[in-house]
Amino acid sequence: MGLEEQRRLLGELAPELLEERRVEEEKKLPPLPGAEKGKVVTRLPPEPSGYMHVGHAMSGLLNYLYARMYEGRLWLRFEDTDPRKVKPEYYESFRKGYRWLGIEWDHEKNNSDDMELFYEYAERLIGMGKAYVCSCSVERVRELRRIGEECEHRGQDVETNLRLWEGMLSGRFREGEATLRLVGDMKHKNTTMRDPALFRIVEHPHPLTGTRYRVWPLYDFAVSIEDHLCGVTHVLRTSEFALRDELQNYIRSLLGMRNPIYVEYSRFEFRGTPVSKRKLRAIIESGLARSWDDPRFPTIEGLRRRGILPEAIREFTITQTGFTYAERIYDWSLLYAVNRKLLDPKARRLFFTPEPVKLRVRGFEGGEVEAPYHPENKELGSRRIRVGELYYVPGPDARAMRPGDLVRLKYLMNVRVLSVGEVVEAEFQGREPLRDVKIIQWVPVEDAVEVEVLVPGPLYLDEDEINPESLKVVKGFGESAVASVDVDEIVQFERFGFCRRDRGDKAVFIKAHD
RNA sequence: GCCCCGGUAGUAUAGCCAGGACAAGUAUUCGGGCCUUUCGAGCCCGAGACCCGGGUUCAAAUCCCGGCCGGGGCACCA
Repeated sequence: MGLEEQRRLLGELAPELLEERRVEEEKKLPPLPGAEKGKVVTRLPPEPSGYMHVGHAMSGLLNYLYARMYEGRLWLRFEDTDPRKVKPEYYESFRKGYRWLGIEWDHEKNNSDDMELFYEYAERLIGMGKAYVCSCSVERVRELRRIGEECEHRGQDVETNLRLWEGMLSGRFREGEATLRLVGDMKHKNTTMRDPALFRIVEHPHPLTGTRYRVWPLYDFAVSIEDHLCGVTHVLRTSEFALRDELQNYIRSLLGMRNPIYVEYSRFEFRGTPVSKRKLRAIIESGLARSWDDPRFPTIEGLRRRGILPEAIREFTITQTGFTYAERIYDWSLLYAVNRKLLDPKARRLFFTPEPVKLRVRGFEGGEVEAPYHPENKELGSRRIRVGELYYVPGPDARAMRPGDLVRLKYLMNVRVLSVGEVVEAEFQGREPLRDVKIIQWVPVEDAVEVEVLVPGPLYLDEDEINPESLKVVKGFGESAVASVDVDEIVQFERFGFCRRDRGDKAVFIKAHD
């Protein structure tokens, strides 16, 4: 009985078993607290002020996977309320990154779309006596917050606050001269509750709204309102926001809005590869890297160039991640293992000889040999290689050779080493595979293609110690079929590792891992 | 300084809330073997952990207290 036949029969006898398989995949994520099928709404809240990195990816994946798991909906909402930080190119870069990961969202908006609405809610709070215009200096606000004392502006009546707020909007105050603050509790143990600023003046054009608005909401206010407007039921985010749950819930409670359920987890990074913009910029400024899509970087583009598959990031997120509050530093091998598992069955095998050394074979008539592109996956086909007397073999292998050694050139022949030197001289010993003989890859000298492989390593050796050798360049020759590798295709150079072709004009590859 | 939150093998996690079958599961890593025309994959075997000290209990990874270590917050950033 064929597979299709079996499946059809099973569908008739026990359709639930077929269903099971699909659910299984998602099942590995723990259940979401308080989640009901069809009613879950989550969101991707990127700030378009920098490059998307693994952190955004995993957070985004979690929000997406849960929305799907409960047949709910997902928002993509740009948190773009700091005109000075937001840059137009980043909006699209996030969309692109999420798409690459296979994340599909149902709705999209920008916080900056809702400025008028934010103002309305602000006025309601002022009217309720729950917000006031404060013209203290930043330093004074900070100091009073630290010692838990109120400033004189807090006692202003609604009338005054409304007038001053109007003044903020109309430009009577300059940047830094006034903020709208929440009436919180200046003695609250949670310092975010000590009369946080809700709005401030920014005299800087916004990429989307230009100079139309000068009073911008701060994070907590914008998020509180937007999560309500989007009907968000579950907020999955990193733990540095944990202290703000209380504040955001309080703001919403004043406005009669429902609160979401929070699921928070710690931030993470991969060993030696900080996500911190500051540290990454230091690398660029030091000249070690040129751009943010450098394969050593944890940016999405960097990961992609490095040959990490989006499915691998997804699998990794589901299986290796938990909602732990403990700090974590992932070992790259954890991701590599997942990536390798996905790549292994479909990556073509090719010959590449790093640090090549010439090998001359005497007594071999030459001709052509056919070699499969994959040991098991026959669908990948094979290539024919013209062979003669001269070959390149990997430098490390050549250096280990001693006269008398028997070596097999994979798929081709066995040779006995006669002498070693600048050129290794060897003698043909038959074509049939032998047991217990070292098998190496090789490239015929006449058809060799120059290949360069970039090997990314950790950017930092320690907290602040930059690794001066984070990128190694391995040069060598590849067999002629290397020319047929498409840009972005990931192949396995036998006994070397999985590599993605990075450039079309030259055979430049980036090594993903062994 | 004040306030939160964490600490399970090298790494990442399960278990903790509802104490007992946990002499702690899984993945990765490392070591060994099998298989293989790759040092890849696959299969098998093995190594390796409950931060420390008290307490509660018949019984503690799990509950309580203290200590140590780590992270985060105390922005007119998000």
